[in-house]
Formats: sequence, C-alpha cells, structure tokens
Amino acid sequence: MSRSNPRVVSVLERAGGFASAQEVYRLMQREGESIGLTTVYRSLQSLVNDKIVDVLRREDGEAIYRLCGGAHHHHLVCKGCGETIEIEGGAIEKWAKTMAEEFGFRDVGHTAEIFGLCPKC
Amino acid sequence: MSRSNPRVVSVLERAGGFASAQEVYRLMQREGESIGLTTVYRSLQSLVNDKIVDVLRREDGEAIYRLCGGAHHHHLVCKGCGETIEIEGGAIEKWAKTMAEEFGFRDVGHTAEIFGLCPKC
DNA sequence: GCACAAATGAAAATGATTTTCATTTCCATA
DNA sequence: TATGGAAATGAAAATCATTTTCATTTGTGC
Repeated sequence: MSRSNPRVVSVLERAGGFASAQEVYRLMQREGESIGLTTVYRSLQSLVNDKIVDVLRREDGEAIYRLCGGAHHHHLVCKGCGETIEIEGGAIEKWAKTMAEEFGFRDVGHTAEIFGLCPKC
Repeated sequence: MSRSNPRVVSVLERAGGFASAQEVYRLMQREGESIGLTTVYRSLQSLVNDKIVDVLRREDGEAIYRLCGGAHHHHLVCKGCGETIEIEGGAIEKWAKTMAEEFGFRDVGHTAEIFGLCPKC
C-alpha cells in the first residue's frame, strides 16, 4: 500500500482550491518533479482514506481533490468567457450545517457555484 | 438533434429512483426494446436539457438520472449508500442573487449540494 | 414516388481511472 | 557491509463510461 505522499500534499496546498489527479500530475511535471501518474492516483486515494483530502466530482465526472480544513470558497463563473471569481459562501455554510443536522448527516461537505454572464459578455 | 424519447422516460418511471445510462440501456434490452446505447445517451441528455430529468453522480463518477418534478431544488447526498434527499435552497437563492448583483452578472443560475454520511452509514 | 431533414445505432475514439507486473528503494537484521 | 523481503514506483495495458463519427434508416411534406 502506498503512503500519503508529501509531495502531492504540497502541490494541493499550492493549488489552493480543487485539483484533479491529472492536474496534479501535470503541475508536478511542469515543476520538474519526477512522478508517475499511477503514483499520483495512489497518493490521492491514500490521502482520501486518511481523511487528509476531500474528494468530489466535477460536472463532467472527473474527481477533484482538496485538502480538508483549508479555507474553502465558492465560485462565480461566467458562462460566456469562463472567467471565475472566488467568493465567500456566507449563508451557505450555515445552511449546509443546518440541513445536515436536520437529517442526521455526519462528516459533511458541500459545493455551491453560481454561473451566469459577466458584465463584459 | 434527438428528441426526448418517451420510451426512455417510461423506463425511468418504472425504475423508480435513479438509473445510469448503462442501466437504462440494459433494462430496455432485457425488456426486448430495440434501442442503441447511443440513443439512450442522447435521449437522456435531451431530457436533462428539457429539465424533465435530473442528473447527478455516483461516488464512482457514473452519471445517474431520474425524473424530477422540475421545481428547483438541491440535494443532500449520502457518500456511503448514495441515498439522496431533495432539500430546499432557502438562504442560497438569496445568496446567489446577491453575489451575482455585486459582480454585475446577469442570467444567473446556481448549483448547491451537500454530501456526507447518512444516519444509517 | 421523391427529396431532404432528423433520428438511429454500430463501431471507433476519447479520457479518466485501475490493474498488472517488473523494477527499484528502504530498512531491519545477520 | 551484505542480503532478503516488504513496500513503493511507474510504464504500459486494461477497463469502463461517455462521446464522436458516419453510414443507414425513418418520417414528413410536396
């Protein structure tokens, strides 16, 4: 079994928000780190098992990972040009917690994104 | 462009809850319906466009579909067993509107989902 | 019947993820 | 310092859902 790889953690830290396995791999390549795609996948799985990393899914089904506990934010995405603005969740955090409690859910995370046309488009 | 296929709708009705494209296909085969996998995918996409069908993702990334009332709602999804509860957005609707206005976005929609472990898992 | 657009589906392509398997790296102990 | 085995690694192949291609079929109005 492969161990949680500190180099992968480091990349996730620098990536800030979410990153897919493929993105982590590409980033490490670009930075001259020598690592195989297989190892990236195994490290991420291991990190998820250890609850160091959170996994969820993009709209297209690709798995995306982020460090747990790190401050998280949401996105305002332009349908026209793709510009993305990071925004605060505000009321959402409370909403998620309330809903989860109401239905007895534990170990809870959430996603929320807003999309529309930005002023330029 | 392919049209929303009533035979696919019918299968989703009989399936009750969620079904993946592959499952819909297998079900139709088993029932002697002559249909191609490609057509199943196209029909489901079309149904999603028309907001007749809801799509979300299994833990493994496979897309699953089900008929939905059409009313705008959000999901509370169990990471363990996949059980899904439809919940009200409440504060989110206002949050999305506020954020969009703040940045001058028009024509705005949003997604929000909560995931965690349900009481049984 | 005829032409033309839409629908269909088989097969190939795509892309993420997993598996296989041979090799390399670690590490404890002789 | 050897050495033997366990864990880690990664290249390449396999898997599997989904999409694309493209040739054929179906339906509809004239």
